[in-house]
Amino acid sequence: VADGGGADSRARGPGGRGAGLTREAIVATALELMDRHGVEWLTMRRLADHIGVRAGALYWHFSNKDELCQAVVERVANDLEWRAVAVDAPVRDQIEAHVRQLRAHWRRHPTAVTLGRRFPPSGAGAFGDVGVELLGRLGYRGDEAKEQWRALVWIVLGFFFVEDSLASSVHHHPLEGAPGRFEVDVGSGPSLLDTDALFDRVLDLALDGLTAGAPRRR
Amino acid sequence: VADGGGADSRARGPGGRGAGLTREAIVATALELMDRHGVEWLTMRRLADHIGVRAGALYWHFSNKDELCQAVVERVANDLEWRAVAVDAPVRDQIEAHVRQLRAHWRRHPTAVTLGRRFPPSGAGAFGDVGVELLGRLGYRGDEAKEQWRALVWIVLGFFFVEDSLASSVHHHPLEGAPGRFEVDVGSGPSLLDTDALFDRVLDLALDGLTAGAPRRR
DNA sequence: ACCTGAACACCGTTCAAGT
DNA sequence: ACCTGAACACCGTTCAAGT
Repeated sequence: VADGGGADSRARGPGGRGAGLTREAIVATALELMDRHGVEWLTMRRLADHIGVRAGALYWHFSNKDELCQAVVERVANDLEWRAVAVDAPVRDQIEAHVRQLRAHWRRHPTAVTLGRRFPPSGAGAFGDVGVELLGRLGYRGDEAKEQWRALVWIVLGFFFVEDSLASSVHHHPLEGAPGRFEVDVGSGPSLLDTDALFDRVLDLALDGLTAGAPRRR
Repeated sequence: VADGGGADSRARGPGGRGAGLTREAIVATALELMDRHGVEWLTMRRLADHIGVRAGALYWHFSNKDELCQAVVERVANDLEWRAVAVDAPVRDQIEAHVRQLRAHWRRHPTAVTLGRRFPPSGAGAFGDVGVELLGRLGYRGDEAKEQWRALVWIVLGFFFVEDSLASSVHHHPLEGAPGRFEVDVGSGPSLLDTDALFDRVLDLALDGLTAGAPRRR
């Protein structure tokens, strides 16, 4: 999309065209900076600084900051890829594996979780279809499968939100070098919290509930 | 706490003491305004305006906005009261009733949910003790009961967070006169979302999981 | 002790003016 | 078409100065 050769596409001096700014480049930088420093840290001026441009320039590509944030979420959502799980495995394990891939993906981009609260990605699309289909194999049919899938998604999404809130919480301090581990100081002295173990527990609870409540098993 | 008679304790003219401002009064007004207009709407200047004072005055009572917000959350958390549920009812129903009271309370103060993400209330205290005890009657013992209760709380709290995020979401529009109902425009045309029904579903899932996974029944 | 008035650094956003 | 420079209204916060 640059105008000429393959030269460095930034900071080509004041005025006129030539910075070679694109929506994709802006989104990529924004995502990178937010994943590193947190969502609140990023301002339009700081983003512009890191790109080598003035803040006003961003407003030619995005009509406002919200639109930019939405594009960031959309980008991460579109990057979601998942492997189909072994079809011969027990259905419960397949659902579990399916959901775990969702968690793994959002974990790589905590930014998207934070922003996703205000700007939910539009396309749950194909990923959701697989989920609904898996629930169908558990015995749920039609709308019932869709609703149960939605409930499961809310549980998982809710877990992400709670986990995400710990990062900015006053009482929780992340342990360095140990992602998913927090020190909690509340009431009777500091204690430890392992969100990975807790996620296992929550997921088990939900899956136990799904299998227990299923109309029939196959 | 006012200095003299029972006269109106605000806007007593410029300079000096006499506004009769207290931490409690500030917190109360802040909570009321946030519940009405949303958390983001409230600024220190707007809050001061509604009290009849200049923004700087607030900083004598609170060292910054975060401290004020924390006090708001703490206040709502302390207001949480719950009725003990009938002891002769099935344990599952007791747990359900217990959790529902939590939901009802936070629903009255959406502000606390929003703020609670950054400033988790310190005392889950007595309410949590009852929960753990109920899980004990389901067959979980000791630490296992605590961990399972924590998982359940994360599910419920997570639900609140997701629900809360819908209010500020771009794709969801609350239906007037029907709290808990949203119109969702995503993909294939607008659809409806009833969060109360969805909460029932999520809670059922979790409780089914809890009873299914319990070591023994009594 | 408690509050005002005026400032400071910062924010998102706009827009004429440049090339 | 694409970007700069300078402004606007707003924010949280500080602090000397008043009473």
